[in-house]
Amino acid sequence: MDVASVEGLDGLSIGGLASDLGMSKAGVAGHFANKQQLQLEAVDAAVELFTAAIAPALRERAPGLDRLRAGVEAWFAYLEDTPFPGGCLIQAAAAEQDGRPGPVRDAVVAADDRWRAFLLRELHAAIEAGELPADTDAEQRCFVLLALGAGLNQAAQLRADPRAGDRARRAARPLLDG
Amino acid sequence: MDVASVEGLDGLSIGGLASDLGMSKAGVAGHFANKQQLQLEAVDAAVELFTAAIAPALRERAPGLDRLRAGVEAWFAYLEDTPFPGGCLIQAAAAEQDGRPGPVRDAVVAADDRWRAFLLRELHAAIEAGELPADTDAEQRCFVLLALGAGLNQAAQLRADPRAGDRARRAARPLLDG
DNA sequence: CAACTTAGCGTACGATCGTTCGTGTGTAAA
DNA sequence: TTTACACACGAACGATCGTACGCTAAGTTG
Repeated sequence: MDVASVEGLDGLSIGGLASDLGMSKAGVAGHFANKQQLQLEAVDAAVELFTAAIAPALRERAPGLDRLRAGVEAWFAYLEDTPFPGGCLIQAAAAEQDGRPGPVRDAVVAADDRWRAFLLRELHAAIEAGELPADTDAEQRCFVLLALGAGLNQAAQLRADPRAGDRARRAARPLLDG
Repeated sequence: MDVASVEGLDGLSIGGLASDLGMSKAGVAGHFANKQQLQLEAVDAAVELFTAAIAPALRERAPGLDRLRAGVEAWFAYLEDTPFPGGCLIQAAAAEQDGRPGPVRDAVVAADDRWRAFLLRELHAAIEAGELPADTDAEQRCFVLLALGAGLNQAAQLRADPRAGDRARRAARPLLDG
């Protein structure tokens, strides 16, 4: 995951991993059916790590705005300070794999969809609970939240902007209120 | 640029280009000092093409909100319907090259900075002209506009969402008014 | 006409790529 | 004690990578 976050899923190479790990090329390759499987497992592992980073913040939060706020805050904090040297692997893989068909792209899209579905679900729950006006455009709010995440990731990775997290939070605040 | 927009700047290969063009590998390689120069020229060409796509919309627009609105609209239209099969090359290269040092990354960052500088300049001009309140946080508005661009690009490329352009425009509207 | 530049070609090099064998070496189950 | 299995190894394969060299044909400039 560390390598893939910097070099991309295509930049992953069996030989490179082997020398990083002090192993032989065959020793590394034996753990995966083929390179594509390695890429898929890297995506899966990154999704699992992201989920584990977010889940605690959601625990015991009621569906709706409260849960949404907690999720977005944990998400932004994750993007601001990722566990990988090259930033959020899902974001990087999404930008890399868009445009190319195949199972790897599908896995990345599925991962992205899961998070999008969470945002939408909580927005609708907030509407249903009366926390947001009944005519709120949930998809519009979801789009902007996803955009703020992408923008935060770009500002943090490309520009190393330390204020990016707060800017994203400030912009998101009116979207998380009634 | 077509290849790089899909495969990334690292996915560019002399041999691949050669067979695409029906030329020999040496015939293609002779036009560039080395591969890095090829990558840099691809970035330069993409910047030039983007500039050419935006410039007409800015012509004869007064600095300030009017010029800013025209620039953002042209920008979103460009992201919505890019001249490359893999989406905006600068956006793709930015996501690919963040995290890796070197001249290619520097060129991508410089290209991104140029656009960011345009947005900031027009925002400040709008403040100076009294079109925006004097206490407007130009950098905050700039951050959100850049985020909407990134989000639009992601939605268009990864999700092929036909409504992404309108969603970005709708979200940007309050940022382009007084 | 002669000198020079340009563009493209074929060929070759060392390196790295993903993948596939056969082999040895442990550890765990029968 | 024997069998089975997981793990890592070295070696080799065909392919592709970037780069370099020498050559030819066409065009430009003096």
